[in-house]
Amino acid sequence: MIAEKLNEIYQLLYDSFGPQHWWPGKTRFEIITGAILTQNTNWKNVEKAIKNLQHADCLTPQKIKNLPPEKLAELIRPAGYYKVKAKRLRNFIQWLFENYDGQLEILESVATDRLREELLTVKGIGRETADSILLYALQREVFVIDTYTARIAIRHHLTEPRADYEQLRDLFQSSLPSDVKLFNEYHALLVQTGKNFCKPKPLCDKCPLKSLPHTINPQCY
DNA sequence: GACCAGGCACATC
DNA sequence: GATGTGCATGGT
Repeated sequence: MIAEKLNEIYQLLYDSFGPQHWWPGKTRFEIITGAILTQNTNWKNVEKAIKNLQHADCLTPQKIKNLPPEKLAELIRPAGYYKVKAKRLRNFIQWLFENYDGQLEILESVATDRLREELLTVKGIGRETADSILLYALQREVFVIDTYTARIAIRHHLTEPRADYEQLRDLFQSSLPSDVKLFNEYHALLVQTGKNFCKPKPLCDKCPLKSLPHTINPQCY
């Protein structure tokens, strides 16, 4: 069954890589900022941008709100797509102030499903970013699907090759115990695996999952 | 120089 | 609903 397969994969990855200590951000807002900045972007570049914000003492919703848009764009420049991302950050801040008085603490009292829907109304926050915020910043029991996760799930025949985001999320959420810590670690391990072995060109010879039966679905991208 | 990175919105068919 | 395109820096 899928649940057993998911368990087996988790054990292999955890034994191989150990705990990943995600998300590498100190505050809730830093994690949210990172989630937006890392869209299709190497995390190293995101770190530079976050460091810039820290050095400018701008890593709070209020401070970013007060920042001139061009100044914000300049600070996050190393993260790439810096003009769109500055806009996306400002969209999130605007939503936060309009609905929650700019206070992330208030989000704690909002039900997960409703919060997810609300986050998805913010221009620039799509499903993965919303779910990353929910899981890593707000400790909600939501499984994050990213490119690597989809690739690995398909390559290992956990789902049909054309499965969309919600199908993949449902696969993990309904087959695993609903546990924030587990969802956190599992997704981080899948990203780690993807970075090393599951590029568009697979590098399976050293992958911890190579021993699994039925690996490499030829229909995968 | 080519390719890739922890996506998303928008246009078009 | 599926598919294509712009957005951009920085590492390998």
